[in-house]
Amino acid sequence: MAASRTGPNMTQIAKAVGVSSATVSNALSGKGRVSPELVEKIRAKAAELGYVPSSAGRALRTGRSNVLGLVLPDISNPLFPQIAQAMESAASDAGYGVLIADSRGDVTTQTQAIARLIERGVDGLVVIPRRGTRIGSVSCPVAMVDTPSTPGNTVSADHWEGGAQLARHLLDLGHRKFLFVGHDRASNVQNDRIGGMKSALGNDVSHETIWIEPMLRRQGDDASLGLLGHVTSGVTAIAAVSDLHALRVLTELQTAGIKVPEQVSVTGFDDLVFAPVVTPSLTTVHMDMTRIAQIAIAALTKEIEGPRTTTVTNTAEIDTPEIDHKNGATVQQTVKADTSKVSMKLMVRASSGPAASPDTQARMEKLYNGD
Amino acid sequence: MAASRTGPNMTQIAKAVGVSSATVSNALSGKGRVSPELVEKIRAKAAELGYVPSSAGRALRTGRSNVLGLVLPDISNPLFPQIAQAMESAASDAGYGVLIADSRGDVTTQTQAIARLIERGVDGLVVIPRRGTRIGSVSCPVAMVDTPSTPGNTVSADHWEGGAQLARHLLDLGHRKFLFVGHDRASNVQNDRIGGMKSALGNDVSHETIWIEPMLRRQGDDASLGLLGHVTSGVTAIAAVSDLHALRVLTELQTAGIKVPEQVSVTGFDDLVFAPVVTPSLTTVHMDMTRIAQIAIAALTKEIEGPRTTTVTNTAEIDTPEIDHKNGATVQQTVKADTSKVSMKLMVRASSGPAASPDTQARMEKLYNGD
DNA sequence: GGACACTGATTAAACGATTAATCACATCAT
DNA sequence: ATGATGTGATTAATCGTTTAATCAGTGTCC
Repeated sequence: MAASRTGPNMTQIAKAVGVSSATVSNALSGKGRVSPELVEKIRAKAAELGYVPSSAGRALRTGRSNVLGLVLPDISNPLFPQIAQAMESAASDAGYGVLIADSRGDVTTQTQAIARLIERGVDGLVVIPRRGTRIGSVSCPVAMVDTPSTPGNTVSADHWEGGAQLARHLLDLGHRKFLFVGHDRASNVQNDRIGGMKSALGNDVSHETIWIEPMLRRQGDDASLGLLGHVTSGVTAIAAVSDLHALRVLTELQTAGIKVPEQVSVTGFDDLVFAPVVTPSLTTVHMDMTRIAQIAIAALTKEIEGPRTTTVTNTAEIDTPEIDHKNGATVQQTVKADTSKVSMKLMVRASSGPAASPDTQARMEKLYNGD
Repeated sequence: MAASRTGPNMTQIAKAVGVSSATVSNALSGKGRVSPELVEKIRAKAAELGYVPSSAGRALRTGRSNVLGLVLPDISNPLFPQIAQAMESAASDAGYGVLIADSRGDVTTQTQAIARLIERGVDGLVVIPRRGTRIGSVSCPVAMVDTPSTPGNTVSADHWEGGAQLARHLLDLGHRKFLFVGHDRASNVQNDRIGGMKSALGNDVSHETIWIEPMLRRQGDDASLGLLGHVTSGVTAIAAVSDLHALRVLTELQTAGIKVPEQVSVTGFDDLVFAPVVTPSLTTVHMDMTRIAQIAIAALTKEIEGPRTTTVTNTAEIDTPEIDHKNGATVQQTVKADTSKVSMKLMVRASSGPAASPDTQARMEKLYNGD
């Protein structure tokens, strides 16, 4: 009835070599005291028999599964591939597997998903929370990845600073009239990005923000964003809060016959897979997911393997200052302190260019009005 | 040292209620013979103590982890979110968790990834193989998801038929000169899609195929596909093998000032997240991932839970006809037979329209030549 | 009244790896 | 020669769950 009748276990190796199973365990783990020759002999026999250690046996004994849970608000999010890949890679390097769970937007589903992962015996959780969700205390370490402005956050990209970078780039190109395109007013990430952009603008710069989600709700998914109006009224830079929306902007402008970037510059965020392949290729801001994942996983493994209490730990505790006894030196440090914000990288591509001169704009305006 | 000092175990519940741990097990699983009142009492006590069964203990005893592995050729593939979401959902419904592994393109990495999953004790694997890879026999059931033309394939979308649907749609719109845009000659999926499209064309229809990957390799990532030339030579329908490439085509045409769909129709495959939001929204072919995932998972769980031999099973065996003893009737059936091809759904949107008349085309040609 | 069936519970043995405790034995200093 | 020290191995318990085997009762039927 048991499925894994396949491989041999330590006892069988022990019998084959003529030692006790404890010696086999010590030899393979390199922990106890075993003579070098025996270690070699046992290794050889294990390889010969095709021994695969039973993770269940080990987990039962050690109390650790070496598996982390990854909770996502919506797996179908286009950013998810990057996240999952980076997390899987970082976890794998640290010797952990990754169990995924989709919280499908819902907060209750998110709670259920977490519960399921806990039941599966994960050693820790990486949670990319549904906007603004606070995770109740759970029985294992949790790393949250969201925005620096989320309370209890462990690590995230510095969306604000990324926005500022992007805005400075556009300012340098001479743009003085901006249109920001957001999706959803409630998103922390989007507010950070737009906030960062605004923070970099001077007094001589005008800007306006539109939100897509309410427009779609009213007018249907294929609603026009009415960008033509903004362009004719002098906007020369349209900065969307995600590449997906930037793409929408770009194609809507192109269909309307507006040249990008000659007449209007368009930018996005996230450096999604299509950003480099569209024409013109999309200027955007890249998240260093690899780094974020490494930090999140490192925080988690530290908590898991560390000498800390074994009782209930909750999110907040991750950000708590703690003592590092490495090298005998006692150093005050916070997991959050030097790591929580990962800077973003501006990717300048073809969709952003010098602002059209007022002359050109006036001419264009006339052209369109006469059309 | 053990991490999960958290919850109580069956023995503690047993002691609290005053019965043996076996009775607790029976009561909670509903398997043995326990009086209804006792069941109720035990349930209550378990809930009161916040009992969470130890998956490690159970796995060790039963030999099953209730976890499946999902092996992907490249997590960063834009289709991945759909796949992962569907698989996670289907697995979750069947009581399984999903452990992900990225084979990062490489075939050796793929083998390693599979080995790692096996070591983690997965009960089965869903493999979306690196193009044309054959999986060596492994110690657990495997479901392959690729194309029907891949040997050992368990389930997949009917790419061929999807291509045929799309081609018929374009034929109905009057198109007679096609350009197919593929990425990689070696891809089974792409060959099936293009093959399906070609199969639907009559003798009066001309077609040509270009492959992107070699062009990029020679000319860099931002290479132009030279679509303008094809259009001026009379092509009215450009069918790309994926939405990602369709997007490239679409934006390149738009930048060149060619109207879509008035002058040229553009189509893709996969119904990626951006397909509906670009202007014009993209006509494409949708894969029913939910269905595919359900079938793959069902095949796997059947194999895992079924009364079959517990020894080494390999891919091929999944397609082997087997006897189903349900209801006493003996039915010949193959997991593959009635399920392996899931039909695709044509999504007609704005990027495909009636073919420009020969007149229009001639006029356009003159226009461009004179430009 | 004794054989029998049935019910509701318990006992105890796995599953496979880890590890503290112990042991046999050799080496060495006193 | 004897105790101290160290090395390389073994013993046995443990993690928490499942389950075959067993057992103590309670009716039932002839």
